[in-house]
Amino acid sequence: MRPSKRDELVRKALAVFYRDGFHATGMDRLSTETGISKTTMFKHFRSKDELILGVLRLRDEQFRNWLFRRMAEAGPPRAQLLAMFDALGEWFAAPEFRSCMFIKAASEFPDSSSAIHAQAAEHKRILFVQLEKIAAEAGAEDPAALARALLLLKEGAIVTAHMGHEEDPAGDAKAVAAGLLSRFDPHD
Amino acid sequence: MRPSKRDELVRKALAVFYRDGFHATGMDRLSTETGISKTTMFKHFRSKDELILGVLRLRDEQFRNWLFRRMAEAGPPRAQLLAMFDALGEWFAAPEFRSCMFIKAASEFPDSSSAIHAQAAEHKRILFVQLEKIAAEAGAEDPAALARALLLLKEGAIVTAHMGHEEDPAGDAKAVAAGLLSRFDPHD
DNA sequence: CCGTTAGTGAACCGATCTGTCCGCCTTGGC
DNA sequence: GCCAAGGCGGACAGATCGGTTCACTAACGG
Repeated sequence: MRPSKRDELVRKALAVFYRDGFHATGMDRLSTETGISKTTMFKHFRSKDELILGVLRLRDEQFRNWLFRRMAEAGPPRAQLLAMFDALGEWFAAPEFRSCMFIKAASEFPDSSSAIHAQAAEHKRILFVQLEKIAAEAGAEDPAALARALLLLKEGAIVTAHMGHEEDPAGDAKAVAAGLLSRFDPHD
Repeated sequence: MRPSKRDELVRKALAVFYRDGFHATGMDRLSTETGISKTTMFKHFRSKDELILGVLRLRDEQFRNWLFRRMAEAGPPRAQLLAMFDALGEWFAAPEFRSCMFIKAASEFPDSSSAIHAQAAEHKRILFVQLEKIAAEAGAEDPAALARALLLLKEGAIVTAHMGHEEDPAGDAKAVAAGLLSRFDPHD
């Protein structure tokens, strides 16, 4: 069965890359840790870079599904926007949390002409589009500006949570976000 | 002389690590790019990790000097806080801008028990302390909370600027910051 | 029963990794 | 003039890097 092994590889590689980093993880170790032979890995992906791209595709899908489902559960658009930070807070509290995979990817492949860097940027762009839509539904005067501000807070909370010392970056970000929302419409 | 070569090494290594990343930069290439022999490098630093720590120490000093000087030039405390984002905006516009060295370090050494990760976190902590002080001078009701919020915006702006698509993350962050400041004291 | 397909394990490739060692050269103080 | 110290190039070590090759097995459809 074709899809099973390939998907299993991507899923397991995602976990290892996320935990240890891209450059720090060699294909040999990836093979032993996933239990999938190197031959098979290179049959499904021509190179390590392509495997990384595959991993990022999966992560993009996973993360967006997770985040927007969490937000949707919150009900009305305004509450959805704030719920993003509650979801982030839960993520940060998980023991395996190690920052955002796309920030890590952009850090390790800093040249913006790199396909990996570009794909990480694309993930952020998609998030923006979906956030902007919700901001518009929430009645924001300038949905794009609001979405940009919320994303700034999200990225800031993620790196702050990863770099340690603060207690509740998600809560801090949520407080600032609440201030932004109260501006254009203090009620409901 | 003793200090010259060592300092020169750290200075040049900083540039290469910042441009290409830590794991992606080997000691051999570092030697050829800096023009300093490997023998000398390993005489001054027992290992690559120690060199990286030395580089981070320099970067911490450089960055704080630069940022707080820029802020001090802005005059009163409130203006200083906003001036941080102007300084960031200039940094982002520089062609060699490649995100924050400490975010990159934390990304590449994600284990928080790593000395490198810890040192990166320490930089952020020092920034917080200095920002909190200025926030208090500015008359903030809760200087710590304001400093945390401003730092969220700063980190968010940095990663957003690095990952690309937005036009003016520093300006966006500044607008949000201005909103925060106008809250506890709308004038001056 | 045969051929294809997916997967395995292990050996192998050349390059690069961090780190060491040695012998030579230069410089400055005595 | 001499000698120690600092720096040098370059070879070397053993491990690991990304990636390939080969011979083999297990499962499947005709």
